[in-house]
Amino acid sequence: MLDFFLLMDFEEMERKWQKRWFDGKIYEARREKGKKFFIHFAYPGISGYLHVGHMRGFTYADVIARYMRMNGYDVIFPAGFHATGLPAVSLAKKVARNDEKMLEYLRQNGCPEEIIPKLKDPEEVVRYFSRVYVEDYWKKFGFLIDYTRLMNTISLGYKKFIQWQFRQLMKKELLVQKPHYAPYCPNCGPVAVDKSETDISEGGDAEILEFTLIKFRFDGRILPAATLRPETIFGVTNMWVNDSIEYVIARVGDEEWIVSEKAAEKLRYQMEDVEVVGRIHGSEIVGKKCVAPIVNREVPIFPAEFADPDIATGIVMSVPAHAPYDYVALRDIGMPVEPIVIIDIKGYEIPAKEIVEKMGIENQRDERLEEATQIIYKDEFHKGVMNENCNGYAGMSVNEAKEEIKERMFSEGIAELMREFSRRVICRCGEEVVIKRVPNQWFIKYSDEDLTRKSIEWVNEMNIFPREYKDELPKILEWYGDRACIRQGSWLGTPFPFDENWIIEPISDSTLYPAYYIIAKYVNEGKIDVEEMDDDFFNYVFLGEGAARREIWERIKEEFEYWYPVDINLGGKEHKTVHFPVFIMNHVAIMPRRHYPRGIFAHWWVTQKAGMKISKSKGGAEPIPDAAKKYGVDALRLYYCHIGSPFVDVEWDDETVEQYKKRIARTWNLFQQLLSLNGKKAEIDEWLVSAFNEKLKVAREAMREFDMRKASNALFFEMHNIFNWYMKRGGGNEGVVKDILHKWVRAIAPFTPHMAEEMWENLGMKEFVTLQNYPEEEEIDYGVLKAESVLTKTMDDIEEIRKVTGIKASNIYIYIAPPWKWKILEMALQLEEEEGILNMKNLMEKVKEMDVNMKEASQYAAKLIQEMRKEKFMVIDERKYMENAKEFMERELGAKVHICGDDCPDPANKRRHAFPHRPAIYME
RNA sequence: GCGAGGGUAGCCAAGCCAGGUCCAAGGCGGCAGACUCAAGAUCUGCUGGCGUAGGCCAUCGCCGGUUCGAAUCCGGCCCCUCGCACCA
Repeated sequence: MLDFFLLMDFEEMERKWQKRWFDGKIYEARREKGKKFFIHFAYPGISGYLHVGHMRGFTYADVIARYMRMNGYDVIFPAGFHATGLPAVSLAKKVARNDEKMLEYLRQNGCPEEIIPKLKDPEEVVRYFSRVYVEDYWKKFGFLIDYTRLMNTISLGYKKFIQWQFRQLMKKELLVQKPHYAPYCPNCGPVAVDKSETDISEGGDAEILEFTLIKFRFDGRILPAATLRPETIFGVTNMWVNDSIEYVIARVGDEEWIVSEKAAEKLRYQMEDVEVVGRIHGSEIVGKKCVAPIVNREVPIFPAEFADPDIATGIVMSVPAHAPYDYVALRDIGMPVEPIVIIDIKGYEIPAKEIVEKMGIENQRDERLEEATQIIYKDEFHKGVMNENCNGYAGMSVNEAKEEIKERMFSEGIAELMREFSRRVICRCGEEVVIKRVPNQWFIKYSDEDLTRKSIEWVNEMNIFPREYKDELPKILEWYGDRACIRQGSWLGTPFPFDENWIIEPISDSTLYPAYYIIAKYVNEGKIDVEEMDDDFFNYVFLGEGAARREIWERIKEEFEYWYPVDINLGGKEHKTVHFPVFIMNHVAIMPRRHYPRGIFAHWWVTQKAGMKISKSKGGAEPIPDAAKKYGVDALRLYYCHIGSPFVDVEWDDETVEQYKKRIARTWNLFQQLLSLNGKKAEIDEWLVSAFNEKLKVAREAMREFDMRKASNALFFEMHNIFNWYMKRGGGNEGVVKDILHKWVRAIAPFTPHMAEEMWENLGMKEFVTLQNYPEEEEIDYGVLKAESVLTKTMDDIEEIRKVTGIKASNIYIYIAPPWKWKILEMALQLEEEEGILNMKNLMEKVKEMDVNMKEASQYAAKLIQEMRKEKFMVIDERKYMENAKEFMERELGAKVHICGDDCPDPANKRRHAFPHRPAIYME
């Protein structure tokens, strides 16, 4: 075991300091300094236990909050819980039906047996996990979150707030109604189709495709051919109907359509007025003819097995020149018609034919047809041009023609739109999910031009990390369309104020919420009655409209004015295209300009290999409190800060985290070692002071952009080397070291606060280091830093020579550059600084005035000018510095060292090579 | 498709925006040594090639360009990853 773990029980240390911080309530946001900083993270959804990956972002927020607190800001760092929507409900449902996996999961994560039955109730789920997040995660990690402001999105006060927000949106005409097409289970109602498959048992990755149903005329009825490529109507040669199934005749408006039975079902959900009036077998249709619109061509109807009754209408038009399926199916029945080519594209004559032959596809059951279709579709869409067979569209690119033809067909009534999943989606109840038309769906009008423009302009004023995201955001805001903001079903959330049967969906109820943290404190403390929080209240507090009905309103408003706007909203990269844009837009839409958010910080994830989720086999899957126990909180905090840029995904790896645990131990040991020094003043002290301040400067500059990686690297890793070198050089000045430790401990406090507090106490300090001012760097003597680096470089060179030659030297001569070389350097530096130009001409003009060997001097000057382009030169007393370090060098090199001007022997004629910052060396 | 990010030595990973101090930080792994009965941990040194004087050569996905000078800037190409809306 490491000394550290024998001497220090870090778990005990964490508990000790956390208790003191929390007892001292130092986390509470107070208005004292006149300068404020508002940071929060995108609150987590209540979806169960979190894993070590989630702690990355939370840790960043705490480090930044602590850093800003030490830099003279009143910091408000609130947090809450996103309880709205499905996750909590879904968890409760699983518990209710005694889902084995769920029970197992709860037990493994340490859920007490007596709690489990209670979790059948979604509200209990919210209550329980809120507590877990606070007690087992945030407090365990020492986060100085303002715990007096905790809130969740299903509390009464919050709901009032959201209703106010929606009335504001309505007032500003940003709520609009229009038809919407959404996933729907005939048994369970609206469901969410997403990859986590909360509501569904299959098909979470399904996309909604938009098929164009082109109406072919057939015996006074309609054969609606479903296609994703309406532009290929010009190349239609025949129809495909499955002759082994029965179709239905459906009355649609005043038309009669022939579609598969299933299609009729689906269409009923998407269109008004659809009714099955008869049946017709596929074999009764096959062999007849129908008429294609647009081209007004009569085409035969052939049988095809791939005409799947489960996909769209079950009726397919055939474009054999451009659709591999069609080509192969025709070939299977002996090519009764010839393909018509309608798209010109480089590298192909008849695209479908060629790819099918190239891939050696044998018949219409070949699975590779899907791949062939993809290839042709992509190529044609991007590179294809409509040819002379396309009346009126010739010369147009395929992607343009597609849109125009589609629009024309819809407007002329010869086509309809049908939405269909790209794959089967099955509800938890076992029923197949369909797409249902919601005729009067409410949307938030994010497409609003004025709102979009103002939001984009505002982004320009914001501090956004990473920088790349700042450039990306305007494009996202531009792209962001209207969002369906309410839905029906059994989920948690706020009733829509204009129709209380609907619930506001989870993205839309989490946009202005940082503002509510200000109010949450007063609600939590019972200082305001939720009932009195009506529109007048919110208008007064947030918008400054109207008057306060009670004195407490004034206090709340005052506080809101002090803390708002948000300085940093921190969240994972998953928020880049959804949450952050609406966070900005809702503030712009509703709040006065001075309350628009000032900054966003988007961090990337902790993953397993290749972006996989954290898994048991690869580590990181243990409950967070177990990980905290295993590695120590400060080690984990340092790990998150230092493992990589915040803007790349990092792979969790037990062994790597273990290294950070060791790093904490080493840092602690080093501190103890430094603390025990009781030496006297020495030459190297000056170097230590400058080297320390230089790294401190690096850290402070990095933190200006919240670059925690760079800062922690300087403070923990580079600083470690500096202290080690100082001691190796014989340094041990108690006064200087103590002074520096006072600064260093403060500097590392935001990152590893528990260890820092312990160190601070060891230094004999009484107050919390957490509440101290962050140290500022003092003057840095670059000459000393340079001199020391010349020394180490010289020693490296000696080592190198020794290695190459194999000489075991007993005498080492170090020749410092002679005074005239330093004089010329001084002149060169002066020219550079005063005239901004340094070249042979102006330098030699000055050199001429000197009494030196002109040939030697000009050679030297030429080389000097060259070298000065690469390295920073300065005039320093190298000889004196080396003399002072002579004993050290002798000890290290195990040989007698002679520091020479022109006063020692020079048998190998090395002295002439001596250069500033690069003494000549001779060994014997 | 739309949008974004990335390819650096045996592996992980900094550096790139602000070109020179990059023969590329740090870590892991490997080798050697110290300590130890031993193992582990810890500490020290080495870890692209060549080299009997601090040097030379090679390397930052590939090709080209700009520059006195390119991992870094510009252009083209190849490959990988991620997000894309009712999911938080």
